[in-house]
Amino acid sequence: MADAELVKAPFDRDVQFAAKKRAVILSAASAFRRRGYHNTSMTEIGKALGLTKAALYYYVRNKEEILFESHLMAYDSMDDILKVAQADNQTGLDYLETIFRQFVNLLTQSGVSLLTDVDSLSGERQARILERRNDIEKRVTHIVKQGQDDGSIRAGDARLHVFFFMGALNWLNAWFESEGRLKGEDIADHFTMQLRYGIST
Amino acid sequence: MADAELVKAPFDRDVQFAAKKRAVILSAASAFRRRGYHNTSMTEIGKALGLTKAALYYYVRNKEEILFESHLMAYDSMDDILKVAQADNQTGLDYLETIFRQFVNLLTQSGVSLLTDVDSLSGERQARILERRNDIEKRVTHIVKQGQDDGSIRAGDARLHVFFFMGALNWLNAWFESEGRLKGEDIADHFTMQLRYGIST
DNA sequence: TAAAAATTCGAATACAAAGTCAAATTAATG
DNA sequence: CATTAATTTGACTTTGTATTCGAATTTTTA
Repeated sequence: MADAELVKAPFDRDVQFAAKKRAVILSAASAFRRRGYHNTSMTEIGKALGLTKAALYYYVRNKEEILFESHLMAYDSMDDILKVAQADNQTGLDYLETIFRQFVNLLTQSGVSLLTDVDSLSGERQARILERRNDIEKRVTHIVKQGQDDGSIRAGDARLHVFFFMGALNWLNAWFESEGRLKGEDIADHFTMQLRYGIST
Repeated sequence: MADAELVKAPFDRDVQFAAKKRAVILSAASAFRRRGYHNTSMTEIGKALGLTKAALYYYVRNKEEILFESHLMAYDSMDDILKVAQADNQTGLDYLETIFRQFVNLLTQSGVSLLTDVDSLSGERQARILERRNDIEKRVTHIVKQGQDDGSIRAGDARLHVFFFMGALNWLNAWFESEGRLKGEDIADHFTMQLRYGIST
């Protein structure tokens, strides 16, 4: 039954629509990441997909919705990563390292963009995004605290620990170009090690 | 003689003008840092100083010039910090720690803002800013390499080392609010330690 | 293959914010 | 004081870009 659904998918109107809408968001998000939200016009977003500006409005209510969905997409991915449970005998540090490595891989390999422009969202949407970001921060901070309890992570303000390496993550997103000489895996190796040494006991 | 100049300063037209222009840049830079360049209107920049939008144009050619000068101001400060020479017997790691601590203090205490929006600058100016940023990055990387040579800093791609903690620095700039519960000195202490442990041998 | 639905487009509109300018105001000078 | 220079302003123009919309085109369905 599920197979039949999958085969039908390419002919399913809703599936098609959703896939195209997703492509719009992903492509735009990448442009936002590289050039910034306000430096990317709807015309350019369209052109990147072989569409005209007006056609975008068939998939999306307005430009701000694209930004909003871009943020959501990144946070959904991060939530997925955080879903992987900690192994029974795993220290907080080891667990954190696993998570962080996957965060790095997400940004260097998957095409998902982690944006920082929250101020261009207005009211309701801005609040929703800040909530999501806050939630992720809290969960990562919790892992750090746990690592401090089990003795694998150095003492100190857990939130500051998190800000430090999350800052590195956000910065990575801003300068990383997949065409560059640095391979994503190498960056993940390096960053993970720097994270570990930076906070381990 | 120099004293006389200093006493005269408040009556010197050019000095007054320069001081006011600097105030415009600093105030605007702070707003850019918090809300973003495109989310800050000339009207708002003026209002923060008790001026009308039009008055700003007496001090500044256009909005982009404000952004440009904001960048310059931060890089000038960082250059000043990098001017302090390494002590004779000081390891690369210790030297780097000194520099980094002052970078943190600059961003948390001095009111100088380190902006990231380079894409809103056009042509010539964008190139000039990227050059400055590149230069600073190179000099910091050089310190790291030196630390690797004298055995105080762990081996590995020096540029990646730098990106990691410079990322943390940039991120700090984005979320730090001087009214918050965290004192600048505490952050400097924590960040400096995390830097040290993260890259020392 | 005709009718209906989905998708795309060209051209027009809307609007926020940058930038201009002549005139008014304020401060310095002889 | 009166004159000149520096500073600020209100009202206006310009510009860039998001958004809308009726019509054209393409794709699906019967």
